[in-house]
Amino acid sequence: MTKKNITTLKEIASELNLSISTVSRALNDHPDISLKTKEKVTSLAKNLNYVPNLFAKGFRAHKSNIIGVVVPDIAHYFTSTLLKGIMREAELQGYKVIVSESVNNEKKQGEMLQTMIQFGVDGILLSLARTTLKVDEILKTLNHIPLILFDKVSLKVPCTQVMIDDEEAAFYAVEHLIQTGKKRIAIIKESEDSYNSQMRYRGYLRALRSNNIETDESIILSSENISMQNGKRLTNQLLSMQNKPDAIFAITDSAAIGAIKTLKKHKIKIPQEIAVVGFSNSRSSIIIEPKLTTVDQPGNKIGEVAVQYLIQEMNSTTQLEPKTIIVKTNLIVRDSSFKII
Amino acid sequence: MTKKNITTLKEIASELNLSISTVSRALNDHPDISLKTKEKVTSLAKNLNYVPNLFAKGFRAHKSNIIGVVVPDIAHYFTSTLLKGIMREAELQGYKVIVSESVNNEKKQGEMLQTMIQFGVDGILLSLARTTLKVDEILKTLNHIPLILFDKVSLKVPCTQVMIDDEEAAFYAVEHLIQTGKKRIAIIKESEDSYNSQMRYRGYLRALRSNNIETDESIILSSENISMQNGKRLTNQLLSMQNKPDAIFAITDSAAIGAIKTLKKHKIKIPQEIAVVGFSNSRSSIIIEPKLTTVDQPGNKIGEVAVQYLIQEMNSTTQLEPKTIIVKTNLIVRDSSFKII
DNA sequence: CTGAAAGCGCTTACAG
DNA sequence: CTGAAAGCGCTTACAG
Repeated sequence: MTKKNITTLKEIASELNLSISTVSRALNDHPDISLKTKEKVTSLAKNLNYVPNLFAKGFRAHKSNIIGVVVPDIAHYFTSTLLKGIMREAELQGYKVIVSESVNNEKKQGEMLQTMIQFGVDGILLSLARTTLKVDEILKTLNHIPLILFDKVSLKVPCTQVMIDDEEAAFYAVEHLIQTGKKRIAIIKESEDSYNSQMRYRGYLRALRSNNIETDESIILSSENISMQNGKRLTNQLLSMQNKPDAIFAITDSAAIGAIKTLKKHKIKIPQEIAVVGFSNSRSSIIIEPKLTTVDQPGNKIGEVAVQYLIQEMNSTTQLEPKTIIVKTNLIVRDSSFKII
Repeated sequence: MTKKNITTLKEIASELNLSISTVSRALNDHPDISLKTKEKVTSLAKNLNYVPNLFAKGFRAHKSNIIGVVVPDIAHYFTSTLLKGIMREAELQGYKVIVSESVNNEKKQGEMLQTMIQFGVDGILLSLARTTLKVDEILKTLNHIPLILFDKVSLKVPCTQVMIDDEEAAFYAVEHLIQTGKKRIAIIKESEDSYNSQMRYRGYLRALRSNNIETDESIILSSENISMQNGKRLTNQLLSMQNKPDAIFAITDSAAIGAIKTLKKHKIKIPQEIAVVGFSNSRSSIIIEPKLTTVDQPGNKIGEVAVQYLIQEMNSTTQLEPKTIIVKTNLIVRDSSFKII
């Protein structure tokens, strides 16, 4: 079943014995056209359920009114908040959104960018796959159409980037632990070369340094993907140590929740013996008990802002200077760490 | 910054002193074209980074290779599994996916369908907004292009529908509770006229009936949206009764988790005193302790199958008979109910 | 105030 | 084996 019954300008024109040009102008409320004609045309258009073929329109104007979005993994709560923000803002501005998943695969990510161009999107919003090492495909895309990096970004790509200040957010999270009396703070981070993980680690280090706490390599743990599973595994590792930590900062909520589950299993009091702080403010962070202290990253906002800057670049006639836009985060203190009074 | 540096057939043609037609045919490996020409063309195309403009291609063929998807709320774990399945299958078949959110608003949903048509999608996958009462906009869309309902469906729309058997899934969930010795089973359902909720309620009733358990109106509770909040509220209501239930079947995981939290607060033993069963197998169902017994609905599968049937309809020259496709669910027994040995 | 014509990038029946 | 021409649905400079 192909598309059918779709009214075109041609039909309206022949029905009314007018030219296609006139019908087009009438529908677009062009000043040249007489009121009478306009009325005739619009009323018939309504009757025939005419909707302009944006496809044809865009084809002529070299514009699709479609924004392409590439994310590593859609089935991630935080990703869906990003998409929500993107879609809402895009809609406000009259754009549709094509979504693709790179499934955290660099090669796939390149292909996605390629097809986005083929599909004629007007601009691309990209959140990098975890494994992105080579960026030439991205640079090539950047030559063709506006592209903005959001959330998972990289300094290797000279384009506008919308993100949170991971370093600062992590700094405050760890600072919070220190202020509640914790002195031996473990971190669970990513072993791979992810920008976000690196920055969070840097924030951790800075917080320790600025409070004159020595870093201890033995409680700086990494895993390739920071899942609940690995959170559990690494926490078990921490608990097997002589000199246990009195707090754990996990750079994802999943790992933090894994940590909490393991601590509970070992009947360790949270936060008295060991406090836990996560990152993301996922849905699950209020399901786990004790509820998780975590960094809230406003996904909606990031998505929204990314769309705004992208459209700005799309509308600009000149190449704009790349900008770095930081969206504010917020530490939400819950029961897995002490409150400061 | 508009699109630029995009190579077209025209450029390749003039560079090679060939006609556009020949270049087009060479690139499409048409048998008429000599090997020599083909080689010349493809190698230059590669050098110039030529990618076909699918937009123009589709425009000519009245085909966009885009599937439109409308969902009530993207920031829902289950929804994102649906989308994952849809995107994966669509990609395999060479389609892109445009996603829109109706934010559970009937009017918005109508508008989304409208713009989907304007954007020239080849087919639409629709999961209904909770409040969908009038379906004329949908019927109108159905006149124009293939449309399939998935997940949140309605019998009022005469089209192919892909879903789980809510009635049966609920039946087995309640049956499971009965088999573990529970006799007074409360249900937390939706008050609004949602197809899914109705069916799950029906399964609940059938399970009781087939086990000769009388229904008791006082433990059949409804709320407009079945959130964790409302799960808590309604569970408190149950606990205030003289004759408390010995199990709660909540038609969403959120409500079930709210129930568990409330029961724990009141130090009620789960599942000994009151067992809980949810619906969806959300991420959170394994975060909460005790882990939640719940119905697993394979979102990926539903999305995948929906795409397959949609493409089938898109490719068919005749109007196909509407089908109803049931995707199997699976009760996952965890710690919030007894295991049967 | 209205129309004929060109053109967006591509494919394909028709000629040669 | 290759090319000229038409056409997909629309807009818009150019005529009248």
